[in-house]
Amino acid sequence: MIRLVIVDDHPIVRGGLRDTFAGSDDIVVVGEAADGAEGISRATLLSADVVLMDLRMPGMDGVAATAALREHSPSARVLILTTFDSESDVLPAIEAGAIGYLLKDALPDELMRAVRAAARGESVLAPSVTQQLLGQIRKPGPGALTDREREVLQLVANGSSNREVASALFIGEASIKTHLQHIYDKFGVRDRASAVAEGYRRRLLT
Amino acid sequence: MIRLVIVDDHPIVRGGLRDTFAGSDDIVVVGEAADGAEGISRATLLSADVVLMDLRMPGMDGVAATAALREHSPSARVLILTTFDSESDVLPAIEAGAIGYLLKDALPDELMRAVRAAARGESVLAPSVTQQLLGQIRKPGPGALTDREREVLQLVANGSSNREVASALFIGEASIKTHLQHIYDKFGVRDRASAVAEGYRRRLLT
DNA sequence: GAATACATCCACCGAATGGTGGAGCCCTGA
DNA sequence: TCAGGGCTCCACCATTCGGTGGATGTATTC
Repeated sequence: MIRLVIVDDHPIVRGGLRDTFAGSDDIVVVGEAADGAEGISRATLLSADVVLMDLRMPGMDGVAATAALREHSPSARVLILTTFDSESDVLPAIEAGAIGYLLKDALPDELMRAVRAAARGESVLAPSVTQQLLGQIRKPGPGALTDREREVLQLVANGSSNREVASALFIGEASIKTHLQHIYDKFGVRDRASAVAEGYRRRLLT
Repeated sequence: MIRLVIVDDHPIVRGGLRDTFAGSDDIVVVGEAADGAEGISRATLLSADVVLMDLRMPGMDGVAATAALREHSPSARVLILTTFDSESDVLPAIEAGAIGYLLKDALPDELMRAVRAAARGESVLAPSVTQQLLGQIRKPGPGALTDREREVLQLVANGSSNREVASALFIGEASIKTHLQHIYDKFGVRDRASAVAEGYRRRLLT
């Protein structure tokens, strides 16, 4: 019997998941939680085999909760279940120790198969997520910003001029211009405004 | 008996909702749909009293579907149920003819009360949504962009220079500069890049 | 050890942008 | 009818930005 804990802040989603697994004879929902911190304690106390974790939650989010859970209960497999499939969400989740990544438009059937696979220690990724990962690994160059570039872009989005970004990062203004040029090249844009826009579209900025 | 149709692209959410109303003796879920267009036909065919509508869906989105449904089946009350409570979502939905606006973190109990209220023709808004609406009505000035300004900002976010925005809108470059100045004033920023950023943060841009 | 990616820096130039202080027209609501 | 808001336009000027084509040092990888 696979012991499953559901962590999601929406009661309706929790209800739908509970319902989905109610018809299964090898999976039992032993607990639910509405945020990351609660999810960790539930999963630990109830010795969950698999944790279905939402990414966007108030308080501790899914990535942080996944990382913490990997420490507390290494035996619990974390399966991310989220609405968002954008590139910036997937990698941090996987890095934090999630074994799978599903989207909320998954059918109940897929969901059950994924939970069983996760319980066996196998990795399950939603097709669109897999594509993204492959795309990122195959060519880590085009499109992906370096940490420094992201940092610069975030400051630009916050209204800093090149000079202000430079002094904020303790480097020269010329370097900022270079970083921005690289960002423009990667994004295929020609100015900072659309670079910021692209940054938001790719969920790199907050 | 209140005839309810659920329109949401996530099977899990639909399941949760179905489950929620299964325990009710005065509400019956007569149909489900995964996108706006399907939702309209289902609601019309099944003569729904209330339609629970998600906003973000592939294909026809919730706002468009609500507007269309108000024409096809004026007797059906549309209740918006969404994850997002940001300012730009609420008003268009209400303007399109929705009678209520709930968030997905609503408890099953609130949900049922809301559906009953909607069936009676009463308006139900989630508390945080109400606050926003009041805030918007009380001072429509500070912070809210005019249609033209939004249009300009979107083009800027897409990489257009002032001149390009001007020719795209068939007006002079000077007007674009004026619009941008107004946007900067409203947003409290000093350049187009952070104006775009703020536009994304306020969910005014796509 | 060589190649690569990354971060840092330089100079020069034209073009775009932002700041300021106007102005007129149209529509809506008081 | 008048006030206010929204949209359009103008001129001038300093600043900033983007484009180009480099350069160096370091860490990592092959």
